[in-house]
Amino acid sequence: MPATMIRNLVALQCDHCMVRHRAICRALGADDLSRLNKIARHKKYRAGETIFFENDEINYFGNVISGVVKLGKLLPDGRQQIVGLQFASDFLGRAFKGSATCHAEAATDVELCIFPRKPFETLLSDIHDLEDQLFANTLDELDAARDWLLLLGRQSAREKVARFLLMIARRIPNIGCGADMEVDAICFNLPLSRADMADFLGLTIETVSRQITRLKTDGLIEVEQNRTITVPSVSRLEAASGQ
Amino acid sequence: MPATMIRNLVALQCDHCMVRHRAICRALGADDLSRLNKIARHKKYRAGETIFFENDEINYFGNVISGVVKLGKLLPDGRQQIVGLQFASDFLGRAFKGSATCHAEAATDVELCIFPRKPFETLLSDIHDLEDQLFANTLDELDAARDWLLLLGRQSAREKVARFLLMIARRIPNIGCGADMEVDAICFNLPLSRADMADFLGLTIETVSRQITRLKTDGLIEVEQNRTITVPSVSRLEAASGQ
DNA sequence: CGTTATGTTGATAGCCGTCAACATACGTGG
DNA sequence: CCACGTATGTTGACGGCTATCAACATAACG
Repeated sequence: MPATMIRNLVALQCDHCMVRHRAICRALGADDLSRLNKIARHKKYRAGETIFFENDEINYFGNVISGVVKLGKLLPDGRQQIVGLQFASDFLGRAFKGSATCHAEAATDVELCIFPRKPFETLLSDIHDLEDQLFANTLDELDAARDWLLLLGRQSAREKVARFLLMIARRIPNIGCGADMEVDAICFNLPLSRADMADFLGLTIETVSRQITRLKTDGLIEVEQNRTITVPSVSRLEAASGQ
Repeated sequence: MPATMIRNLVALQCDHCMVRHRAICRALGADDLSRLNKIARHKKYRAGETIFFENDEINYFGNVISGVVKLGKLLPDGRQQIVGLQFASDFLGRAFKGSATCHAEAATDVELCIFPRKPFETLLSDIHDLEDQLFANTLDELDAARDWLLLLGRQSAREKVARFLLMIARRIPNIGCGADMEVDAICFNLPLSRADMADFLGLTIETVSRQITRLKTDGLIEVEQNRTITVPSVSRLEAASGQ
């Protein structure tokens, strides 16, 4: 088979990828994409499965194809804080370091596109645009972490929950809610349990639950079956989020 | 003057720099260092001066030569959170983005070594090691931010203050405290006011003050003139810091 | 020496955590 | 299909930690 045919075939595989134009692969031309594709394979995790532990030696990088991954940290006495959420097209892994600085767990069923460390690092040093892309990604993650510092340090439980819902709404596929919705409305399925939300927001399960019912009684959200959230007016919820 | 003489002169200047072997410049050989030096100049700020505001267009990168810089974020109603502290040898600036994602203020008198954006970005794309260094730096900042998420979300006021003091002790030049000190002891000058500590720890001034007096009465620290801290036993303070 | 900034201490209140009971959803095996 | 046990979520009563408000002490500064 001639090289161009192989290349087309590979390109086709990645063309079908849901996150092709949002993940780091978007930095790559057809040839480089083919090189990346050769070392990639898919891996699935069920909701609740651990992907890696803190201080684990990590020999893989990966893109999230679907689902949500929780990144967390633990105190010696068991207190936990989720320090990052990775959605479809987000990158998983840490360059320049063989071990994980936090643990990762599948919040929902998750599909990853993973690359072994060594060959991926070769690609990184060969393809300057790829490293740029990853660097830019890391800066965005840093910005997001700092936004969350402001949230954890200075906002109330109600504001925390409101901002969390808005963040999820931006990152999760919107689902239809009937033709009578206002333009400012949005509807989605929560990918996290109340316990995960609590660990992300620095609150307890009970407080998260209470704030959700309060937002509900205030008419800022509607809730079906615990996990389906409708926000009739995004701007009103934003006003309640303190920023 | 022959080129080699100029190069030696420039190398000499950087050789005298206090942070030469810790800042990003450590990635550079003599020739590249000379290129960086040509675009560098020093700039001083007095304690309390603003270096830049959030959303400002930033046309400079820089290294901290001496002093401490606070990076902060504001809510519309004025609540503030410090999201990062930059010490000697730390890098200031954000690649791939012309505007600041937080504001910066001199916590103490500060001396910066600054580089105009355009020529620095040229160096970045020319010198691969320099970009690697900056990337590695950013990953470390992300790790630090995530550590702080755990602190803000899940630790008590006492633990927060203890961990803050330990972090400062690691990053600030240790000062002598007499020959009778235990090996586990350390002594330093606090670079931040109680108000800054509060904004960094997500607490109020009063709570910070109370926790300091509590650590003092518990014998975990000694305080002179508000800003000079002696930690007789680092390991005991670590035990109080919850990790 | 007065004025302002910085820090400490006390009294009180409120938000959120803790403990407990209950409700609902989910999954498995009879 | 139902019974049962487990996981998840809600609600209530109560307490503690930290914020708020206030007064005072000390340091910094012109």
